[in-house]
Parts: sequence; structure tokens; C-alpha cells
Amino acid sequence: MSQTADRPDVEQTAGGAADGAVPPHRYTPALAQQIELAWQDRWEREGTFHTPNPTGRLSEGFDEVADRPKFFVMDMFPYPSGTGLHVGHPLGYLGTDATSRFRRMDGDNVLHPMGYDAFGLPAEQYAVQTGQHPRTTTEANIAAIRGQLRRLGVDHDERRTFATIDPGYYRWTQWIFLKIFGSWFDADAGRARPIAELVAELDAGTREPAPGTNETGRPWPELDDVERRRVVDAHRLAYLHQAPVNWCPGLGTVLSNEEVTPDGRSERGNFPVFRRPLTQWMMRITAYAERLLADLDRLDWSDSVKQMQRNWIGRSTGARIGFSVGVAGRADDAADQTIEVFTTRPDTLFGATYVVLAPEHPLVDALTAGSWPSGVDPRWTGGEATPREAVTAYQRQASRRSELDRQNENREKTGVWLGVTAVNPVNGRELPVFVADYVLTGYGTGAIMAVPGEDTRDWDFAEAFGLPVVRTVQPPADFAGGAWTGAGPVINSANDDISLNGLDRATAIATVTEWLVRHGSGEATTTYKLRDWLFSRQRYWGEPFPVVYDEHDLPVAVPESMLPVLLPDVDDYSPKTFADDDAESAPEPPLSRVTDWTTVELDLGEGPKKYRRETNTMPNWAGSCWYYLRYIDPDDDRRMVDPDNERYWLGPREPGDVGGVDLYVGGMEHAVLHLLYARFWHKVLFDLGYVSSEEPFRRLVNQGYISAYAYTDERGFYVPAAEVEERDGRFFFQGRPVNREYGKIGKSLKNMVTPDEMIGAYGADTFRVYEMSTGPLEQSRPWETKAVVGSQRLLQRIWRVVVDESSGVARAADVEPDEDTLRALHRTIAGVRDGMATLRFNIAVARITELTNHLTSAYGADRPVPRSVAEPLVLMVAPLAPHIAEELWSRLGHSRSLAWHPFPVADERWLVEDTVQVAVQVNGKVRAQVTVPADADAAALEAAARADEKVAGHLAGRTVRRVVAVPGRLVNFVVG
RNA sequence: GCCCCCGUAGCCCAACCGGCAGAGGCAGGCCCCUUAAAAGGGUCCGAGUGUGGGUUCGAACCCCACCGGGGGCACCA
Repeated sequence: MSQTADRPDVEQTAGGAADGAVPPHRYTPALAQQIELAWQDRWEREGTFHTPNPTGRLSEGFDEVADRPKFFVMDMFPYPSGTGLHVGHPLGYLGTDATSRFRRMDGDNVLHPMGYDAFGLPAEQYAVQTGQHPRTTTEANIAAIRGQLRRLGVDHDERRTFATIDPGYYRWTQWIFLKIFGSWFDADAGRARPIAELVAELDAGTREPAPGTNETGRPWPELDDVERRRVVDAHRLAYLHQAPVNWCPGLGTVLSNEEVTPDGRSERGNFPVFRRPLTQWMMRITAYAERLLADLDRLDWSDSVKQMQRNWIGRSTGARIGFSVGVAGRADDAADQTIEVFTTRPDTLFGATYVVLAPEHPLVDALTAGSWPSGVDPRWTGGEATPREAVTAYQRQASRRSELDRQNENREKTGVWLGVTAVNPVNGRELPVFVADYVLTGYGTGAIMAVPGEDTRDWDFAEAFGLPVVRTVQPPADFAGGAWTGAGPVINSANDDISLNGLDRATAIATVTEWLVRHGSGEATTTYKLRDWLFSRQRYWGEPFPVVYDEHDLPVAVPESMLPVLLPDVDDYSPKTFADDDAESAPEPPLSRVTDWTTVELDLGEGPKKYRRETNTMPNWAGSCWYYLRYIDPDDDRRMVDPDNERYWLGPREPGDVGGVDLYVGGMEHAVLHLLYARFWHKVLFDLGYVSSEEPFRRLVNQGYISAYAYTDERGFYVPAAEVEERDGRFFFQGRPVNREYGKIGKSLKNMVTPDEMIGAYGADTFRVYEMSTGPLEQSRPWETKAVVGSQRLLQRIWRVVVDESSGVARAADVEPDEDTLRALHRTIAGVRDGMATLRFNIAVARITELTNHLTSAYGADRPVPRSVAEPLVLMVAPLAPHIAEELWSRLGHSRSLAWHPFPVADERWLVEDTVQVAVQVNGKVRAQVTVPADADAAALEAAARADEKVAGHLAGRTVRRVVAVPGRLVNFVVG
């Protein structure tokens, strides 16, 4: 992230204190710096924030906290990229820090760790730009951000810190890969199982290879060893697959679907992306689609993130329907093939008038006819002499078409006819079969039945190609034309056997599906938009795969005892990149050039043999998929995670609970990728018995963004926001008027504000209080530098309540507080607790401000504040502004840190009033206030209200139809 | 086009389960302190909840429609 973790600039502010006008012991920025640095040293020296595990090497001191509830809170760890940290970044870190400190004081055993996500493209690109090894730059960036976090005063247990690039960490990333590689998804059991169990069942004859996994078509007992390995490999959760991938020549690597923007460019770097077939590692996340979807309901996450994951998984139900091809007597070579289509609208089957295959559909070649029949519609041929030429030309054109064209909204539908027809199973109608790129390879079966009457895309295609339309849903009388996708009774849908006519959609779907099943022509099915996860990258800066290839070019797992497979040091770590638009180029991973590494002699049980290493590396997401588990003990070199410690920190709290991290805070931008991948890995680890929790993150909170004003001059260029002056509501830069805009903080808008500047000017505590006071954690908010002074003033007042500004000594008195003060104190405690518990730190700050203001006016300079009020005030400030709180606590005579001191508890006695004011409404309008005993019942309330003369005036001469009296709240007279 | 979230004072934000719209901060006014300014302290000032309907004794809160802002998905059959 940033390299600007400067020591605070004490000089800048120290000058003012020499001026005599300021009392010598005022809480100035200079004093804040001193206090903060001193306490940060002491926390580190004393290991104040060390959290014990139940067992293992980090278990020292666990006995003292064994009876506490556990609380695991963490942030999405930073990616230290070297491009500067701004005030938006710490928002979440401070939220978890305040929560962590509060929960610790309130009696929890709190785990609050931090680590660094450091493999991946940005670090590599930064290194290439600066001509340094990625490890050098990455480690420098980590050191910088580590210093910055320390300067903010966060309470991470630094013994649990690690980076994903540490060999001691990625060893276990590779280990998890081996576990995934070493398992398969048993669809009947709905979970992953070790691959050895599959082999055992195949050998025993109790299981057949899954459909599509046995290319030979021969039974398992007849296969030789290599053929058997191919069958087994095709079952694995991590598998090699040749498929069209997103090849990005500009980056020299392939990208996952998730890393490609909707306009067909790379999310990183904005280079064009092309589809081309390559053999790559895939992760079978689709096997978990149903569980990933269903378990969302068991998570305490925001609706929007859940919704985004639901959309991404994209479950839809419908039917698979077989259309047979190769009608007798037709001059084509497509004998006895069946096209499987997927549809969510089997109720419209009678309206299908043609069939479409995706250009990459495997049946296209086999189905293409030798010649056009006479009289073929010229629109159907693509201008070619034969179907084969037309199809080949179309496929080439489609593969070249960048995704940029594809997303063009109103692009005309294109396609060509294969020269064959397929038979609609429900009415025997012969439908022409087209290939067209509006049908996607990866979704459903890659083939559709086209129903132009009820689908706008099919309608558009039918219009362009002159295809017929059969309506099967009755549109409303005033319908203008085109495809009708709304509801309506079914029409034109009957054969000798069934009729759907008059049925509603749901009934029609059930009826026709049942008919299809009975006739062996289809079945009800569910599909997902989610695709398997492309897991290979042709980059240097990533985890090497723990995989080698043997003489059959089949993958072999590197034994666990040989982990980690270290990333070799190389001179040239940049990938071979190509011209942005060179779609024909092929990936060339940097590791493939390290020839003394790529070839290796190993004894994997068959004696020493030469093997070829996998030269791809894992994607950036791998390291962040499981880092929360490693915080439990990053130095455990025997296990990924100790099961007892995992059960303690992450296990289910009660039967049926998903378990996981108790509070996970991070940006909305990871709503799909990181969170979905991590959930997937966690579920695999759960299935294999390595973790006791079903989900990684029980509760997720997305912190808001911080935006700031930006300013443009008359040419539209951004000017430095910090130098813009406001006069009479208008804005000027160097005397010239500028326009005010609003946007995310950053370099490009020239509106960057760094925490270092703020800490330099006010100290970390002021910065912390400011960020926490601007709203609930989830709320996005504007940054306003000039408002920071308000938080500074609050801390100064708190300081003055406790410390004499001229002598620097605590001025708390051992006297009894008055009742007003006690009420104020306990109301504050209740409010602060509420704010802390609900991550509405602004509420906590507001309550503390009220109490401080009360104390300031109730106890002047000559009347010290009672100790029994000053101390709880200091304790309540501690989670938000820990340094000043520690300092005040210490000046109040305590030698130990307050970090483990119990948080104040409100006394109910001072929360309830003897009497309460309730509003009296007449027809819902507030007309008077009456004071009644706090426990007055409805009748007493009504009596008191009627006795009020203003109320009597409103009621005089009118009929009271009804009286609503809510004890403690109000009385409402409903009059006629 | 579809889906999700959000509209309260000049600005940022509160308001428990539907029960008196205001806690806090910024900005602004006035006063004190000061030779003056800054810093500091004190005090004052504020809207009726985007719009229109509905439910209710009672709506910022629940329902419907619309407007505005933010985000996601998008030829997904």
C-alpha cells in the first residue's frame, strides 16, 4: 500500500507550545505524538495484545482467559502495492480495532490479527516498472504499511502476522491445493471425498465413472493404468481442462471470468481479452453451487452481498430437452445425433421454430451438412457455397470477435444454417438448426430451442432470418407485437397425447416436463451461471503448483513431504507479453524459461524418474482463500491448522451454526470473487474433515467508502484539492474560480488525503475519533479535513476534565457525584455500549461528547470531577482513542494498561427516571406534555392527560371516540 | 432492461419493536479570554423526513407508484 509511513512531524506543531499563551500541559498535537509513540512502544514491549490459543505454542496464558467467550475479528488484509495509502483505507481497520478493544475490555478472548496479501499481478507489474525483484518491492511495501498500522495504534497480535509470499505460508496453500486435487465431489453424498475412495468404488464395481469422464467408452476393468488415471483425473476437484479461456496478450496471461470486465478487457490494466482454447487448471466450484447458494441464508451478511453472490451463482430451473437430428432420407451425415437444449420455458415448447447451437458447441462439426438444399434462403448461408464453409467462416469470425463487439447492445443477430433440421419431440415439427453467437457455450448445454413468440432475442433472430413465429402464450388484447414474455394462458399447444392450452405457466411447465420424461425426451434440471474457476496464471509472482508431469503428460502430485515447492529466483520474472490485440499469440510463463527448475528428478514411488514441473502459478486469490485459518498459528509447521484451536476460534457455536470468523470487515469490491472462492475452499476443507466450521465468515460487514471533493479548472483539469479556497460558497484555486466535484479519494482526482498528514497534524487518536464519528461503519461518507478539528477539541476537553493543564497532574477528586451526573454517566455507558456493539461508533462518540460537555459545565476549573465519573469516562474513550485513554488512566494512578480492564457497566438504577414526561396527542397531533410517575398505567396516564388544561381545551365540546395510552410514551385522544 | 441499497437541518449524521423528529460534529451568529489574531471556552441558530397515494388512533419507519443518488448483473435461454 503506502511507503509514506513517516514518523509524525512533531516539529510542525511543537512551536505553538512555546508561545506561553497555551498552558504547558494542554493536549496539543505535539503532546499527542509523544503520548502515542510511548504507548505504542509499551504495548509492544509488554505484549499487551497477545491472544492465547487453547493449545499449542501460543497457548501461554490461556488459563486466565479460558472462561471468556471467544471473539475472532479481522479485516480483509491489505495488498501492499506501493501506490500510497489514503484516509479511506484505515476506516475498516479502525472499526475492527475499536470493536476488538471493546470486546476485550468487556470480557471476551479477542483474536484480532493482520496479514498481507502479497502475490499477484500488481506487485509484479510494480516490480517490472521499477526494475526490482517483486520480493524486494513487496517486502518494502509491507514494512511501510506495517509501520503505518502501528502508528494508528491498532491492537493486532503481531505474533500472528504473515504474508502470503512467506514459504511457511504458501507451503500450506500448496498443501490445500493437493487436498483439492486429491478429492472428487460425490454428487450423491453432496460433498467432497478423497479420490482414493472413488478408485476403490470403481475397482469394486459399485460405481461407474461419471458421465463425460471416460473417453474410451470401455468399462473400468478393461482400462489400462494410463486410461484409468485419465478417468480419475477427470473427477478431481482440481483438474486440467482444455477450454476457451480469457487470453490477455497485453498482460501475457489468462484471466478468470471474474477478472474480465463486461466490455471484454482485463480488470487490471484494461487490456483487450480474447477467447482461445488452452489447457489450464480448473477448480470445480460448480459442484458446490447449490451449497454456496443455500448456505447464504445462514450467514449474517448484508442483503446486497448475498444478492450479488446469488446473481453470480445464477441458479435457474427448467428442463433439458432432446431434439433428434438426422431425419431419414435427408442427404446429410448427421446420423442419429441428439441436440440437448436447456430452457427455463418448457411450457413454450410447441412454439419452438428453430434450434441454435453456440459456435463452439462440440456437435457443430458432426452436424454440418455437405451441401445446401436447393432454394435455400440466401440469408441463411452467410454467402458461402456449402454449409461447411459457412460454418467454418462463422466460427472463425465469432472467435475473433472481441467481447467489445459482443456486448454491443443492439448488435444485429448473426448466424448461419447448418443445413440440417432437428425434430421437436412434442409435435414432430422439423426445425432448422443454426449456429449463432448469441448462444453462449458455457451456459446450460450451449444449445437452445428458439421460441420467437416468447423470447425477445429469438424474435430478433427470427426477424433477421425470416423464420416463423408460433405464439404459445396469449398476449393481452392491447399488445403491440414482438415477443410476449409476460403471463397469459397457453395457446396452440396440443398434440394427440396432451394439451397445455389454457394452463398457466407453472402448470404447463409441470405438465409438459412430465410428458417429456415419460417419452424419454427430457428431464427437469437446474443450471447455474457459475462456471468452474480458472486457476492457472502464466505469471512469475504466484504460488507454484505442487504438481509435476510424467512421461504420459499426466499430472502427479508432489508429495506433502516435499512442500513447499519454492518459487525459484530468476533474472527475468516478467511474462512474455504481446501486442494488446495479438489474439493469435500463446502464453509463455516465465517459469518455463527456468530450464534447470522445470525438469526435475524425483522418486515418487516408482524409483527416480524425470518429471516436468508445472510452470503456471496460482492466481492471486489462492493466498486470500484461507488466510483466516492461518492466523490461528502462522508458524505451525506440522499442520495447516490445529483442529482444537480451529474448533475454538471458528467452530460452530451451537448445533446447526455455520461457525466462522465472528466479524469480518472489508470492502464491497470483494463481494463476489474473494468471498465466493474462500467459501468454496472452506467447504472442501470441511468435507475432508480439516475444519469444523461450514463457513469461513459468520458475519460480514462492508465498510463504507470515503469520498472527497475534487475541483476542476475552466479547462476541466483537476487542481490540487488541498489548495482550493472557499469564499462565499464559491471555490478558487490560485485566485481563479474552479468547479467542485465529488468522487473517490485518489491521485487521479488530486484529492488525496493521507492518514500520515492527519496524524502529523493532530495525532492518531484525533484521526481515529474523527473517522469513527462520521457515521456507522457501513456508511460511505465524505472526507472533510476542516472538520477533524472537532474531534481534536473533544479530546482536549476530555483531557482537561481529567488533567490540570498547568501542572499536568490528574485532578479527579474522591467525592460523590451528584445525581444529575450519575444519570448522565450511566446513560452514556448504555449508549456507548450500544454504539460499540452495533458498529455505530458515531453514537458512542456522541454519548461521550455529551458526558464530557456535562462534566465541563457541571465541574469548573475549581471543582475537580469525581473519580468515580472520570475513570469510566476514560475507559469508555479507550476503544476509540486508546493512547490518550491509557495516558489519562496512568495519570489517574493506575500502573497497568487499561486494555484488559473491565468496560463500565450501566447501573439500571440511574437509567430509569422517577417521573417521565409523556406527550398528549389529540388526533395524533401533540398538544401538551404531562409529567407522570414512570410506572403510571394507562388509566393514570389518561387521567393525568385529561387534567391538563390545554388538553381539556382541545377536548371541550367534542366526543372522545377512543383513547390510546401507551405507558411511558404518550396518550392519544381520538375525537370526532 | 433486471436486481439490491439509500434519500431527515447549509453539510455529515441520530431517532429502540410504528409512539413527542434531534444526540453529536462541521459550518454560521453572538459573548468571554486576548493589544490583536490564532487556539481555547461559553452560548445561540436551525429541518418536519425526495414526491404522491394507502394502511393505522398514530408513519421518517409498513405497503404501492414515481423522482433522485449509489452499486451489481446483463444475448444466462
